[in-house]
Amino acid sequence: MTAVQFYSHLPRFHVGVDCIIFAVDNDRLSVLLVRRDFEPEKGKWSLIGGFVGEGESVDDAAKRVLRDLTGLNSVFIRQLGAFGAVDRDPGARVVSVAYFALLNMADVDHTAVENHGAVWVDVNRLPELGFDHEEMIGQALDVMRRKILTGSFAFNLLPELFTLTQFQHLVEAVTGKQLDKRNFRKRVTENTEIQATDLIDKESSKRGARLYRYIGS
Amino acid sequence: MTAVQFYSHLPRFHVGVDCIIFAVDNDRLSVLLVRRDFEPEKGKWSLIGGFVGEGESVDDAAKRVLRDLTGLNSVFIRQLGAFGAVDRDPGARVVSVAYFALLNMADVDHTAVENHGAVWVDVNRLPELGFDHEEMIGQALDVMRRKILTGSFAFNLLPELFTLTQFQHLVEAVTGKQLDKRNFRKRVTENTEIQATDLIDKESSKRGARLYRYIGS
DNA sequence: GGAATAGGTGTTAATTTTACACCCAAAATT
DNA sequence: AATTTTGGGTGTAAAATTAACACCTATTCC
Repeated sequence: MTAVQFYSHLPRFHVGVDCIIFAVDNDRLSVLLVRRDFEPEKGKWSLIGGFVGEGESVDDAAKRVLRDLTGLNSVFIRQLGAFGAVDRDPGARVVSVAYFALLNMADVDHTAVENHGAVWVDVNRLPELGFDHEEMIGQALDVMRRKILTGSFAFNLLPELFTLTQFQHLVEAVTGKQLDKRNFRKRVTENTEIQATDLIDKESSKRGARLYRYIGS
Repeated sequence: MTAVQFYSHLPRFHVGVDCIIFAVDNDRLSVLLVRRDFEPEKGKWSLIGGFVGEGESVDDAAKRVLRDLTGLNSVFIRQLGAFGAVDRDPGARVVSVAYFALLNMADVDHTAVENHGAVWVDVNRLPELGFDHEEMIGQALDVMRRKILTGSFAFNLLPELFTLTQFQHLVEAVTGKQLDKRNFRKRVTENTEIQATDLIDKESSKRGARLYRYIGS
């Protein structure tokens, strides 16, 4: 009794993946978008997507799409959920699984990104998007806003060594709320997973700012 | 240019839905399971599932499965995520989207449930499960534990009119933690979405307990 | 040497959360 | 009719967390 006969009468669908790729650009949270120069939704902006291959898990498909685009292999990636409206893709019936990925701008292969015609767009200045991609980004932002301060999301977006001001600006960019500097720094320095180094960053200010490192998981 | 040609070369997959159906049974959180008497995974316990139909959204497929099983039309249902490992179903490649549903035991059509061979199982006494269903239930329970007290999940599981003890026992069953009665009641009575009625439940105790109603969304 | 720039630092009040023990109303039992 | 049994109901104080708030510092650039 072969496997296929249990299900062979059932319909089949294309299964896609869409990646909401975040990075921080000049203290602003940006997402990677492409202008589509092919159908469907030609001319509109969209997330970076792809399709699940025959012998490939859905998670692996998302990782592959991400690697092809950024040249990066081990980035933080997390599933957002499945999007399965019948007419969500005007080209055909496609069930898509959305993922969001967090990466450090310094690691990005900008040539690969450009070759794909992708651009970084500030999340507060999103253009009109095709498909249900606005909904996807909205959901991803909700997750980010809830967890950027309490979880460890932020450290995937920050460089290996970061200043507390960089960190605070990131949290402010994501949540859209101003934080008190002293309360923020108190909180951070009480967190044993964030470690002061003896290095000083001289880029950001004349005085120089201490660099910190995240040592958690 | 018809739609199908954009994608026609791509592989297609069966798309399933699996429902983690919760209800409260004797102050315990239970989930509805079936013993599979057909392949694949015959003999093992599993969640209630189904397949997405040709012209049907994934969400609608989950609602249909739920309705067929319980006889209920408008229950609380929420997507948990997509499960897309290549070999998650030994019968064939199936990408499945898991949903969890919360319902009030009083509304359930027990005959329909029995006809499907489904049984209510205490979440703390789960049998061995087929596929990746243990993982699905685990994730659903995580969500429940995080939100049962702060969100409005609980009121989908409780009857229209409930006593504070019922509510407290539900929260305790879900989180596995004992709560202080006075602190719990203080919190509840400060919540303007929970309204005391002038009705008294005489079932639960000799003295009788005041019944409350949730008036939020 | 002075201005400009971002970095760094503590204390107090307000709010929220936790810990904790006894009496009450009705029904059932003797 | 008195007593027991059962879950229902109530308040206060300590502890912990969060929020508000302003000034000096080290370096560079002019």
